[in-house]
Amino acid sequence: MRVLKSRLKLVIENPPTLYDVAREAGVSLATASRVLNGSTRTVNEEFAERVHAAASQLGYTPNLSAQAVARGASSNVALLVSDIADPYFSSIAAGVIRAAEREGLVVTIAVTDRKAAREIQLVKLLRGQRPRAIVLAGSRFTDDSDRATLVAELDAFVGTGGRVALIGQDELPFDTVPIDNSGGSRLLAQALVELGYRGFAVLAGPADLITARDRTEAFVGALPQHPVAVVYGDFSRAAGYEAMSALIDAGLEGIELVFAVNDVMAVGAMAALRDRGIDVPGRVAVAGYDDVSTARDVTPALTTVRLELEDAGEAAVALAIGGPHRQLAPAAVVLRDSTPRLSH
Amino acid sequence: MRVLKSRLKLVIENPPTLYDVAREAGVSLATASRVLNGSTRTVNEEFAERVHAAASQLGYTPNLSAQAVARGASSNVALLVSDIADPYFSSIAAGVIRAAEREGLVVTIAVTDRKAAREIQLVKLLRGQRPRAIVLAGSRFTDDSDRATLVAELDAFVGTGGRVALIGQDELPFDTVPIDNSGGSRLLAQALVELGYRGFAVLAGPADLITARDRTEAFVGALPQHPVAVVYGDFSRAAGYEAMSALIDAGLEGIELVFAVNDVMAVGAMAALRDRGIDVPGRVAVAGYDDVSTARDVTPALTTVRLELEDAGEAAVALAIGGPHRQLAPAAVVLRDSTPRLSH
DNA sequence: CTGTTAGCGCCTTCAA
DNA sequence: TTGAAGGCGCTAACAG
Repeated sequence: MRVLKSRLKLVIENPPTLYDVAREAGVSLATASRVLNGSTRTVNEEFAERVHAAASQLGYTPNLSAQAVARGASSNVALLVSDIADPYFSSIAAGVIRAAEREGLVVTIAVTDRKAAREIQLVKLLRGQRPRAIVLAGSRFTDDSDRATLVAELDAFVGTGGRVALIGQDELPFDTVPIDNSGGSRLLAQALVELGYRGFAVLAGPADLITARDRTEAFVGALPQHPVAVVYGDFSRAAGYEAMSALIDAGLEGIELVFAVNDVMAVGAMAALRDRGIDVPGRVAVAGYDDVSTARDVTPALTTVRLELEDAGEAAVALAIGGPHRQLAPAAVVLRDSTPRLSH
Repeated sequence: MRVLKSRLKLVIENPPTLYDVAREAGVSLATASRVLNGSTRTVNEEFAERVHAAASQLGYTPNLSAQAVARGASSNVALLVSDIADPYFSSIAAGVIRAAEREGLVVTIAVTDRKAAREIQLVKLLRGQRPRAIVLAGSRFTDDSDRATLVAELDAFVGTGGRVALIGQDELPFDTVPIDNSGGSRLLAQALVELGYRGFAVLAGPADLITARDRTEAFVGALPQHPVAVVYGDFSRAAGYEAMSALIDAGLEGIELVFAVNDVMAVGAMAALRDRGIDVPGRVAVAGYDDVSTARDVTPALTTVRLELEDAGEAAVALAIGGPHRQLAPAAVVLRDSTPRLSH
């Protein structure tokens, strides 16, 4: 660590400016600008060559900030996620980045840590970049005290020509790439009933996240004649482990299947069950949501609901600034070994 | 999808400028600048209040680009990763973002897709942001034809006051947060020999990635008196699956343990073994590298080498622009169920 | 097709 | 302490 390399080039000088390359090439600033960054290229070939030569000789890179001020529009898009290390968000980020790069845009990522206040603070900050678009990928919150502030901030952004795209629940007055939380949960519940399951528990995640709430409510709502225990907690693997442990301590009576509202929690729950020596799916079955990559690699492979997260990320930037994107596949139940058919 | 919400505020106007708030507050531009963004605040309290009031009333957000041009320095750091959806890189990104936010900086992320040319292209592009630092997290390449170009680009950046930090192999003339690929592989090999393993295969990943090469060579080098089969491929789960399949097709004779040079591949290999009905660790043991979260959730739990990737990300920005960071823990072998002690 | 010249939004001497 | 004014690097009319 701390390998502070000593470099020869001790003297640091300012980066070459357009003016420098213009002078070097013996042309005017405007001409240099035109050949290097201008749109309609109507420049003498020889001049153009000289400018290019000078530019590469000087190692010139256009100052994007200066371009942004002059043009009145920057070339980046801002992405807010709850937690970039979470596969749900890193998949979305991959999609956003791919689509943005395709449009020649650069992506700035900030992490909200699932805090409404932090989210607001960050859009305020990122607004300063005058990005072409702001994409909010995190879940909305059930507590809407901060909602108005966020909307106001976003409205101001839109009012000055910015574009906003949300990924998730369509409940803010901005373009949204919907993530189907309710429908998928309902389908999952139906599929599980069809498989013979009758007693359920839900690891519901944080009560203040709409994503979690929607999945929980839709699941429970689709099972009107079945008992469903609900345990709240965090959205993480550790929380899934804890919630499952609590459930085990409470006895597990009547529970044939545990639905964790995301795969990360489901994996934590499976670990808890394993540590307690409880057989999955022999004693209890487990299901998750999202279909993250790990879902098919755990044993038994995890039944879940597939979401096309990368596509959602791409769609968000397409929605905000145009460009191609695939039609979003609907949420689909993926039945795997963690929920075998039950023969009562 | 494509929920194009119609908003009331049809007229889009330009964002309020510092000049606007100054006028609104009845003070000069300079004064407004001082109270809002200036360093040494030596401003009449009443003026200050008026400015703040005007700013929030107008919804003013300082134009970061303009600040950057005027100040000659921006407030962001650029991060290049191979693939943001890969847990190795999303962990690093989490660390980089955390550290950067702590310093009031914003992180721009670009994806190189493990292409040397793309990497160069991206640093060239991102240099245009005049970021405070550029962090390169992807592996270096064995083919050094592009190396000089990259170094030149980075050198130019440093020559103009930029900071560069690499994460990975310390083989470019810039500050580097080392990732211990060789040492960990060696420790792993020793631990495995100690457990009784005698015949090995390595899923070596891409031949042109130094990270992959170092892990492979160190592992092989630590086992001078043992046969080691090496299979090259990609760095992905799918590639791990394929490479393992090839190995199975080839017979698997004499192979007691398969070392995949990263966990993602190892997980793919385990899937291949499972699909072929080959028992792990009964018939072959498996080990990986990185200790991604999934490693402990597969069955059997995967033996691997732990790297503190988030810490590495934080350390990189600390190295580049200062700030606190934890001492990096050395690579550590984590023995799990996929490599039980062998009783020949 | 080329060059001149205002700006873009902000910071920062420099006087007052 | 405050304001006026020049400048940061670049773009985009506007003449030539």
